[in-house]
Amino acid sequence: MSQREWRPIVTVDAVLLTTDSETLRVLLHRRGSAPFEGAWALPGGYVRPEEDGSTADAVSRVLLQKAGLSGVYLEQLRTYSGPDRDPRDWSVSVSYLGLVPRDRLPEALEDGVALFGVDDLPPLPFDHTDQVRDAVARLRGKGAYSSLPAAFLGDSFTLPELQAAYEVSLGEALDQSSFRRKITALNMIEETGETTQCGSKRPAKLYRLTEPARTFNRTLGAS
Amino acid sequence: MSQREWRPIVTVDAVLLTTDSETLRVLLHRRGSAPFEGAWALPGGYVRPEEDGSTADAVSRVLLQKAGLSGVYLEQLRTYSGPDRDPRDWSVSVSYLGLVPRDRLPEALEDGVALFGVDDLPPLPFDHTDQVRDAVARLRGKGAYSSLPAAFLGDSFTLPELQAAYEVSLGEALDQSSFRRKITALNMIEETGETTQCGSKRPAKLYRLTEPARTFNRTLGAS
DNA sequence: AGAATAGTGTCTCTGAGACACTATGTT
DNA sequence: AACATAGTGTCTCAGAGACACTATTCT
Repeated sequence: MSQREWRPIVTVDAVLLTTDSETLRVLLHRRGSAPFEGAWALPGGYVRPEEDGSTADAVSRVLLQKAGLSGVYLEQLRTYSGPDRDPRDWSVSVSYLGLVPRDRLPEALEDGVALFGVDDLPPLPFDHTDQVRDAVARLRGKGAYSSLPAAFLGDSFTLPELQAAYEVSLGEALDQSSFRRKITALNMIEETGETTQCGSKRPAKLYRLTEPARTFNRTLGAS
Repeated sequence: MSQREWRPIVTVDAVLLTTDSETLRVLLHRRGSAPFEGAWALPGGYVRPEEDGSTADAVSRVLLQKAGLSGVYLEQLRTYSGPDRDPRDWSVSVSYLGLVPRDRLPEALEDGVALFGVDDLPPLPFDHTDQVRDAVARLRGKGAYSSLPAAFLGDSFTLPELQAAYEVSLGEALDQSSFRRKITALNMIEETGETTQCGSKRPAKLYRLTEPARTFNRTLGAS
């Protein structure tokens, strides 16, 4: 039971999701080095013990380096492992689910970075296709009983925007009246006092979350 | 972005829960080697790339070696990491939640292996106290909308037994009538055709799960 | 005025909790 | 017969879906 010489590779990957309020999209980048150089893949990289305080730190660092992002909502998804998932060696990859508002990403993404619809992915290396599938499943499942989908929005948002975020997350349309009843009953949001006064039509009240992220008991939508 | 020389330690840990139909109990063992030799801790150990096909394989191997168990229900909980959680080196530990019927464990546990109530733990090394807390939280949460608690029972069981498993898992009493309505409405179980004919009192029908493990939509209990 | 979007009122139905009741075995 | 455990019937109430309605801005 002594320490083994042969330690696995340890990496992190990020399934960073965003939405155009129609479809779920995932951020991919073109790999700049072997293995799979030039292929589209999830942003990821080695855990660096000398500079990372945790795998969460590692994934934040990777997102900053590869997509120029910081302050993104991140939660650990699960860990993938095995002798064959990475051609270099037996490896472990800790996967994170990230949610980010579309407008937090640059309008024109850098070269080698792009958004793909989660149902319209190119072939991905490693087990990245599984990771995207699992991330979407987590969002679909947890979205129904938490404020997770609000992470697709900025600090303040209208109720129609919040509903759209839930609809994309859950993959189904929600009734407007039921949605508002539910959200207000949960005390999940509070008015900022301001309203939209954008282009046209009736202005909407702006809200913010009362707590950064929450889980509740009863469901919201779900078949 | 080249491969680093310094790779973290990779281990697995198992939070193996069982129940005496009153309280949740977790299996601990006395560590036989450094660090923390002699302390009570979760069963765990190094991932061995030369023999394990995945971290799931590693945790199965560890449970077999340290507690003589096989065929246990296991699901990945989450991964813990950092420079300080293990005094030997920067480390990653993939934690698994296991559920096992009490009678699958030997009546008298081996020396150095014992069950502790999850609310009555000795001080544990590493982040094992966190792992137990997170495992119990997972069971409490997921128990309400899945057949997870049935993993505390054998292949066939009575409805009162199933209800007790749910009550221990959720940490609250459930109404008998509502419980049965719910379970039957979900088509989660089917009659085996047999009944208990044990010591005394009215015999109960025996059931088995229609599917090994399931998740459903509506809740069951939960405040 | 009409279009478009924001927001509300109300009916119905399902499902969960409470709890009293019946059923079937043992001693 | 008494008791203990297994299992059922029924009332009520809260919450979700459906959907028609009102409100406020713009052109």
